[in-house]
Amino acid sequence: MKKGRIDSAWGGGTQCRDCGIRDLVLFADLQQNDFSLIHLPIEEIDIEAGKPLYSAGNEGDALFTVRAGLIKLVQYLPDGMQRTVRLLKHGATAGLEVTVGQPYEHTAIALQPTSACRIPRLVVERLSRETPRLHRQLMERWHQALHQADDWLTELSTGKASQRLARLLIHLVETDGTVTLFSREDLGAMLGITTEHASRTVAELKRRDALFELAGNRYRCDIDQLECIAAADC
Amino acid sequence: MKKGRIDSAWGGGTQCRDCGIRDLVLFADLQQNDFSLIHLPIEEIDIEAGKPLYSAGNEGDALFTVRAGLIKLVQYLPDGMQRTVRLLKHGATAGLEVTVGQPYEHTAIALQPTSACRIPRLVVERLSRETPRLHRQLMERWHQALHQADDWLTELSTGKASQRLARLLIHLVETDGTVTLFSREDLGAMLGITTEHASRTVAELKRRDALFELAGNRYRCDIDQLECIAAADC
DNA sequence: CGCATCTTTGACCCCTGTCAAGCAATGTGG
DNA sequence: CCACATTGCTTGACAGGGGTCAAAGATGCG
Repeated sequence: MKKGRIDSAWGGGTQCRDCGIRDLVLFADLQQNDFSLIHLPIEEIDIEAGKPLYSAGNEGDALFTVRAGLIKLVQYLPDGMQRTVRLLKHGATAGLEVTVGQPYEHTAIALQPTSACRIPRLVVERLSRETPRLHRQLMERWHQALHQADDWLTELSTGKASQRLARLLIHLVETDGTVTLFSREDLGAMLGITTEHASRTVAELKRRDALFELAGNRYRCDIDQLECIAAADC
Repeated sequence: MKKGRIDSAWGGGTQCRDCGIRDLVLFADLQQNDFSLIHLPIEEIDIEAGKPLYSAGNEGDALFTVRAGLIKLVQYLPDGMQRTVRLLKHGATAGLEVTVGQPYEHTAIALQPTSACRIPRLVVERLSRETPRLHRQLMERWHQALHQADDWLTELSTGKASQRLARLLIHLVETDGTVTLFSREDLGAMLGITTEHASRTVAELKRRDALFELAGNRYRCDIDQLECIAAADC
């Protein structure tokens, strides 16, 4: 799991200071000497697609920054149903709840090969005590998560299936106009519909030429068309 | 709007220190001398049912603690549809987003006659700078809100209408086994269904004897029955 | 009392869930 | 290399939930 540069973590968070995406992450605002407060190793871990990063209910002794890839946060209902409540892209923070002493509230599973930094809870607690610069970022992260949760509800849980799918796709398109889709089961769990209906809805968008299949689960998409469908204007 | 004790706010947050529900609120952990850092008035305001506490998009220069009553947080969709994303009861905090410099992200509307404390953003910022005791509570509040948002999605946006309504009712029952319901339009916006269907679903629960009408919009409810419906076991 | 608003109800049809079967892709073992 | 099991995706048929539109009660307020 551990990458080659892992040992340098011991040297006062050196690898964090030189992080390639530092301006995106929790430690964005830390200054030179703040890093010396990091007294526990911050590991860089790789998760293969389908594997969990952590599981709901477990005692959390670390939070995570997603460096690359994609993580889904899944919540299980009493009746065994499951629902995906959020997706985390690079720069996002997973497991914030451990900073308030809670066990993990979701199961975090990689949808793509993903790399993340594992930040021990004690590191955040110490930084939080000693430097005010982390506070702002922590609040910022909570805010991000909450905002995303609210959006998820209004955009991906409201309207008919084709609208929801179109909105999800709009969130997922890369700059080159393509998307990598997930299994139909995952799509269903995100949009609050059945696997079968997810399949049908994807087929419908293909038929409407809003989606064009490139390879297995890679699609080129017509964003104007998608936006039109998302708004139910057509 | 202002209550009689409002003037005492100037005296270093006296009325906050003596707050009747202080153990529930944002300032729960503050100590004796922290209150002297409150240099701006914290007003106690009353909102009548149906009136807004604040509106989405507005520059936020204060956040709020709900003292009594009930607030809905509403989000508007591009197409004019609206969706209620959360309910705030006594002790809850509204408008946390202003602490990270954002405008209000929802429109907050009273569902019942509500009283709240208006806490200027600057007060929170100063306390946040000077005393660490507020941090924990702020994080706690973010966490509460996020947790509620996730639950809202899985419980009130998943399954059939009767299940969702049953789950909502379970959240709303008072200790005496009664509920005060909202307009059918509000119910619809919370459960993600139409006004008409909300009406039908309430009628269905009455027919099933899970709900018994006491007065206009007050009901006695059979919790066992509701839990059974929520789980779709019957 | 009369107008406005909210709730309820009915009729009708579309959307989505359900159950089942067919297909494709992949992998396993003989 | 091929039969065969496995897994995930797709399709069809059908039923039921929920949306839509319209009209008829309630309820409340001026």
